[in-house]
Amino acid sequence: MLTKSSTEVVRQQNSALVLSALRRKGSLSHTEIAEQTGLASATISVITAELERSGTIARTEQHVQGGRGRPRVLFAPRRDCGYVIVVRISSDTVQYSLADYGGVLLDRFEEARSQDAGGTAAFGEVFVAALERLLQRSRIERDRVLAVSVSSKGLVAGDGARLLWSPVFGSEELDFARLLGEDWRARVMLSNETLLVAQALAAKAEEKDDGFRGLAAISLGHSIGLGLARRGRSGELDVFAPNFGHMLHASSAGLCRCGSYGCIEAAAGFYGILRAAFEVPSDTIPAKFVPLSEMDKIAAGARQGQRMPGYAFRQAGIALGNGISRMLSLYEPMPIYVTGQGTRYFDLLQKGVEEGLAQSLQVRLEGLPEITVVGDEQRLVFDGHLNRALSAVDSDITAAGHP
Amino acid sequence: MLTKSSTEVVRQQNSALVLSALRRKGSLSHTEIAEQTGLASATISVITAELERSGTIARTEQHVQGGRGRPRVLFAPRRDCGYVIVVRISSDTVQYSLADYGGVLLDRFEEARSQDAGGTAAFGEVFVAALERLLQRSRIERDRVLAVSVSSKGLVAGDGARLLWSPVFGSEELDFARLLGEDWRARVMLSNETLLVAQALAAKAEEKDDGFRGLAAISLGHSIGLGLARRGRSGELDVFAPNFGHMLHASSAGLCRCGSYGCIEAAAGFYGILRAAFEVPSDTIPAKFVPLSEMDKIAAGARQGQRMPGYAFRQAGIALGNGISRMLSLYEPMPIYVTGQGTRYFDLLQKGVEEGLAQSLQVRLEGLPEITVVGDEQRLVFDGHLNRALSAVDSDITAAGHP
DNA sequence: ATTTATTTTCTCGACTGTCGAGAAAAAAGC
DNA sequence: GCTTTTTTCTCGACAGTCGAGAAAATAAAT
Repeated sequence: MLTKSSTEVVRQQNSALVLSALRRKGSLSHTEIAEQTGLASATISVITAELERSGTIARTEQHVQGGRGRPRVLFAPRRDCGYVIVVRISSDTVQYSLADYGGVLLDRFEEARSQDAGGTAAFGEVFVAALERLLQRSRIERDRVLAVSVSSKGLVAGDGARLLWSPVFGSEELDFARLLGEDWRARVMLSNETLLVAQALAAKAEEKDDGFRGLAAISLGHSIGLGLARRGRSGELDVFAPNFGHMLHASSAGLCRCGSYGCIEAAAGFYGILRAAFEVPSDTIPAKFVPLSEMDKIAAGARQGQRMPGYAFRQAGIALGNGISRMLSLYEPMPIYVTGQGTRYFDLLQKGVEEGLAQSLQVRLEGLPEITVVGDEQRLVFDGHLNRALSAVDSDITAAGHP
Repeated sequence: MLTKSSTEVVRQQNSALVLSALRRKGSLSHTEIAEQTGLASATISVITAELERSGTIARTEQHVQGGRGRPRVLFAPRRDCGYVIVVRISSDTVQYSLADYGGVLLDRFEEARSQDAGGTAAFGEVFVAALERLLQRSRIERDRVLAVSVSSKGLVAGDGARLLWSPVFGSEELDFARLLGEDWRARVMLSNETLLVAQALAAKAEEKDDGFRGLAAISLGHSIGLGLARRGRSGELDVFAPNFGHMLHASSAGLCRCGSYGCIEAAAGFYGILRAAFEVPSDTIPAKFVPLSEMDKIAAGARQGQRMPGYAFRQAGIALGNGISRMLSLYEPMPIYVTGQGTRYFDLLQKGVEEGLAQSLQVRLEGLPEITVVGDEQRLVFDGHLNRALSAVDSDITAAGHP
């Protein structure tokens, strides 16, 4: 269904365009903005004046360069325009970060998650208390927080606020929008962790490659995550995280901690590899937690040519390869980026992955997808958070207009 | 990447809005257009005047109703504004249809496809000749054809003009845009057949259901097709056809006619069912063609309780169910519509389908998807063709503006 | 036959937006 | 101080939408 357009929509769109250019490049002069956006100089004047008036951007006179003519004045997002809170929930800790509108990290602390402390209700209280603490530590009023961006592994509902299933809370649903309730005017965003990796990688790829079409990020670890970023036909970036880890691989993969049989994760997650390496019956309830040192031992064995460890990694690779091939069948071909703790075993997985991929027509037609291992997942996740949160805030600002 | 907007874009968008409302409802008065689109009356006047001037729509004075006031004048697309050609390539015949801009069928004929007549080059000539014949029969000039919409089973490239793989031509690539070349000003569109079914069903669903999010159409037959229609975040309908039939199911499914092992089709396509029912080794080269009567016999056997026919259909059902579960894992939950010749055996497939679906976390969380069998696939395909071709033509018209 | 009521369409002026061209500003070189 | 150069700002033109009210066209009432 098409929707009505109007001159206001035009203004919104072009304001957003200016703001996002400023965000990407940090700061730009009048003429640079015109170049970047393709808008006429006169239009830039109007839009920057408006954004300046509303306190969103500020001009920083800076004539350092020895050029002739009138010195440029640079526009940049006003860092004190507002703040965003980033929360990363991982299996053992929760990390709370505060950043300003310019994307600069102001404060950060972590809280250990006590494994047993009762379900979502208890967590809700801890969560809200931690946010308050973050505010107090930096003496920031609650209403100056424009977005709270939360990430977890697991399955996020389409509305982007409800956690449907996660390794941490199981299928106990957790609604972050309701957690904060009416007291916070901040917009609440919940994202799958690997989605954020895809977001960060896609943002970088878009910078340098004009023909960017899409990419997939796969996170290997205790659980398996997938994030997809694709450029839609309108040119807009669409990022999402399907339920890849618990997509059906083959029932031979055994019992998964989600309760189903045969998930990809049951073969390629750490506990799946562990189970296969030690020849534990595949319907055994999976280990809650596998220390990395344990995995390292199995990997060492595999690298020394031991049979079962090698087999376990190969089976894991095949599960991944099959899953990727299915994913590529259902989307277009795209490059794959692999991240997460599991990448340290990628040498052991790779053969299986390629074997698993080679089985499908898609790969035979298009060739093997390009697979790249990228490190520093934590950094990517945080970048993705900021990326997503700040651009959401930007679009809120431009949508608000002059009320 | 956002893109610059302007007042012209606004006009384009709103013109397209008016045109699409007219297309959906057939004909509307000035006030009805205003209601439908939400645009102001004054705007309607300008836009309709413009479209009328360019010969796209015409007013049909009609004051049949006994109302008081000034009688309404109805606007409708001018049927002689242009023409579209629809070509349906199936395994044994090719159907050529001519329709006018109002979507009314003007002429149609079929040509048998001789199975052996040399590859794509020969077909290209036959194809172009048939189009010319269609024009001559109705005495229409070539330049009055605004779109040629072609459909086939198989895998279509993202640009919408190249056939990458098809049951008919194998992996010999067929570029329809180049086939027609410079002589035709018509826009050439190639679509997967099941994509068109999804398009037609989605168009209907959007009419009646405001909350429409998406649907999947699955076509069962000699080959297995999938079409997906989803409403994007901008509200625009996105329709596409992933390579579902040749997505990896399980290597136990045996050799597929695409040359890979373990495709869904190798288990759930007619030849797969046949092979399983007759206990033919699963690496046998699949039968080129399975007469429907043969399938009917196997089905009759299965309904009478014979072991292997029943097993064959159940395995086919599981392959479908697993495939659907994987598809739902990678997209959101959505209703499934099943069509094609194979639906006559759906009673035999259903149990397997449900079994195959039940294995995944996604289904356990969201419940079984709604599965509906719909008949008259040919009609749906043709509707989808018109739908797609005419709205493409509409957007060409509004994009052209007044050059 | 004329007037009135009713409904629909058309038109006018106001408002908002973008654009191109040229004026104005601000610094460096002479 | 004057010129040159570069950047920013401003002005008028143009395109689009909107609301209100005028105009048109018919049925009903007088």
